[in-house]
Amino acid sequence: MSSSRASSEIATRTNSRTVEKYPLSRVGPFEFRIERDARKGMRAPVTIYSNDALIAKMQTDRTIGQAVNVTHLPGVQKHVIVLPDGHEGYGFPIGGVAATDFETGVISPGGVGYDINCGVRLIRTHLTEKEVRPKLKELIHEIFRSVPSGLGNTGALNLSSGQLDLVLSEGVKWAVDSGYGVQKDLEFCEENGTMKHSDPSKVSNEAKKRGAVSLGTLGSGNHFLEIETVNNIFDDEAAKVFGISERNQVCVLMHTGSRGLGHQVCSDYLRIVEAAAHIFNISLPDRELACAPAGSREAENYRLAMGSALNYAWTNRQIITHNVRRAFERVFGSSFSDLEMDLVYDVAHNICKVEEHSVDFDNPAKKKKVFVHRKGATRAFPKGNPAVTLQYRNVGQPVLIPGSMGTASWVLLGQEASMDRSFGSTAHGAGRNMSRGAAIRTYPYESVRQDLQSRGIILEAASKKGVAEEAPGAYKDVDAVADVSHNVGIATKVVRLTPIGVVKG
DNA sequence: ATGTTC
Repeated sequence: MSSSRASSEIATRTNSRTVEKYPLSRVGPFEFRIERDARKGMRAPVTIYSNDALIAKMQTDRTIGQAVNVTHLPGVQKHVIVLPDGHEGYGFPIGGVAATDFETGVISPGGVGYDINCGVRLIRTHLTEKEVRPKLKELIHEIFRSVPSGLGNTGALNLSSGQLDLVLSEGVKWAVDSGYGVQKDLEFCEENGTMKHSDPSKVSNEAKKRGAVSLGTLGSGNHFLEIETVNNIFDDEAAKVFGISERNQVCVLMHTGSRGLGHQVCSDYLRIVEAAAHIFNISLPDRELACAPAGSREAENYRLAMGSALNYAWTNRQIITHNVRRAFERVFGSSFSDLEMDLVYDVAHNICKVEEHSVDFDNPAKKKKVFVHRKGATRAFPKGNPAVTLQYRNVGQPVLIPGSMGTASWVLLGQEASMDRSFGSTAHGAGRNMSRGAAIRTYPYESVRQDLQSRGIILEAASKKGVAEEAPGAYKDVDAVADVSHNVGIATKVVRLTPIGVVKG
């Protein structure tokens, strides 16, 4: 295989307004690298998995510059990774992975982001598109009514502080014990829906206040709930294990996170970590990378509060699942178990976890404990991994990649290559290619609605502005993102889904 | 992403 090392200088803006140039090499058909330059403070190289079109887009903003900045973190391991959907974020790029040493590294709230455990859940049904079409409008309306959506929404549940603390420590287990689901739902969530390393007492009262009234709500921005049909199956065996057996089978896909609670946890701990920065004496090129050393009180408290926000987000998706199942029951007149509305999987996209990984390019067998920061990245563990639920252990972990509103979404399959090449991770979505403001100017609400309608997609939305901001044209091509993951071999194609109904915040 | 500017 020819892996030309043709080097090109790319310009990337940094926070300091100077234009930095990074020597970018192509090291494979879908792999690029910026070698470590210790004189500039880099402690590791950057690896970018991308095709030519997607990396060209990354070069027009701060994505790659931010990834280079992340290589300055103390204890950063092996390489900082940018996935094909990479774009600018707070300090760290979104669509990125960074692993830091468990003992000598740092933990950074910006490496997880504001929407802690923003993630995706896929539910299957035994219904086909033909059966759902006649009732689609009613179904979408029924879901829209029973799952509050939009900015600042409340009203699904109103928790006492005791109940909220149980949500924050037990996650989905609390929901199932409280009647919002069935026992086997737990088996199809990452971490079984409960991050044990959590402590509600490390979550501020302000965050709890926001969380108590928002559980079971969808939110806004790129969060959505869609009725999908199976458009194509690429891996019959894996699809079958995931409960997907035929084209036009109907599924439900939801994309939401920890709402105002997670946002507040991130804000609180960014402030705490920044205020303590002088104590840690860590020099970084961007204050948004604010971090605390492993084992410090600040890092430990953040991890425990983040764990609570993870539990909140998983529970949020469980409560929404309960209400979606109820909506289906009302519309189709049979129980959700008769409709076979089983959870396919629930996976986090914004998370920091302790995992064991190979950290040496030359010695893949040697592993050590690291803090894996996945920010806009999906875990993609292969078959045989003990973290993969028993039901899927012989095939591998389902990877859920939502597209933008009205476009395809993907189910991929975690592969062994991800462990060596991307700390067991792959891409998480389409990624914006246009600012919200530009999207509003380019795609008025009415044109987006009509475009969806002409393609047979029913839409109900809390906000017209939100629909314009999330217009399909404002996003990158999710099929290209899935292609890169597949071709690199870190997670391979199983099922392509296309929407027939959309509920938007 | 977000009680969309503490």
